[in-house]
Amino acid sequence: MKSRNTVQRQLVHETVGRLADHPTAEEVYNCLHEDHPNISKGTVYRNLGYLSENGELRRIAVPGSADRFDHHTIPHYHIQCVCCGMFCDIDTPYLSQIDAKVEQATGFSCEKHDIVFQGVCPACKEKSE
Amino acid sequence: MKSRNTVQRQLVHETVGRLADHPTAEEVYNCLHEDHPNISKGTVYRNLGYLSENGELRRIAVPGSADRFDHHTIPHYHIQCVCCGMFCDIDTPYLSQIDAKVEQATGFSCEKHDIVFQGVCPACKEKSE
DNA sequence: ATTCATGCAAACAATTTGCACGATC
DNA sequence: GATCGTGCAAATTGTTTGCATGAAT
Repeated sequence: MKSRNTVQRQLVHETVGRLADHPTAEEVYNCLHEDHPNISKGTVYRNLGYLSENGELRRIAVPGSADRFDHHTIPHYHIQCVCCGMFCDIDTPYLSQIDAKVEQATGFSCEKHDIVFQGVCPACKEKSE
Repeated sequence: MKSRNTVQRQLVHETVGRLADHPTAEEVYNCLHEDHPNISKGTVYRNLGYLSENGELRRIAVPGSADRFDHHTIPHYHIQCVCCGMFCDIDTPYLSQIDAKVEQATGFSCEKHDIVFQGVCPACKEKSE
């Protein structure tokens, strides 16, 4: 369990922070590839996985499309526009009590949950009229 | 927008009902393929898609694995065991009020949401001790 | 020196699509 | 008989993996 401090790992971490707005693995790779043309896609995936496992990033599973990564690790929810794909944070309190309710109802243990709401963003609502 | 009442479409619908426990497209195909060896996988996918769009089935996007389909269309949540993959319904009230809160917070319109909790099932908890 | 991580390409899983043929309206 | 759906195979997308080489400890 000795983890190494490689240049690539730092770059991946940094890039998710720099891109700020929940990039996909692909987006991280593309951005990184500009300045560091010989970084490999496998390495980007491996490091995104590693960093998420270790709580340095948060993996967001998006229904119907590629996972996204968030450098903001405090629990919060997201919403995505079903028309244009716009993806953003929601400024709403995290429902920490529902994990406990779920544990009671199921007998599972459950420490966290994620919600990606699907809706129509203001811009797309306007367009459709 | 004229939709046709094909044998295959009915079979797909029926099979999701018969398999009851949230089958994946693959599972629906396998089951269906036994009695109807010349149904195609593309058709299964197309019909699962069609039926979900039209509210006759519910598509459940499962983080990290294939989508599942539920013939039980009343909103409810699901939980999956991160060890063994066991997937089941949760008997907990649906939080219908949070869509409204999200609409307020974001300006999006949002009529529904889905949650797949991730946890450790009782059997796996025991095994790990 | 050891061992863990990288780069590359190939493998993979889930799903979608193009197209000629067949079924339904 | 018009058109929508099917079967099949090939294409796509997102992601993982095997392996020889290279870097960090």
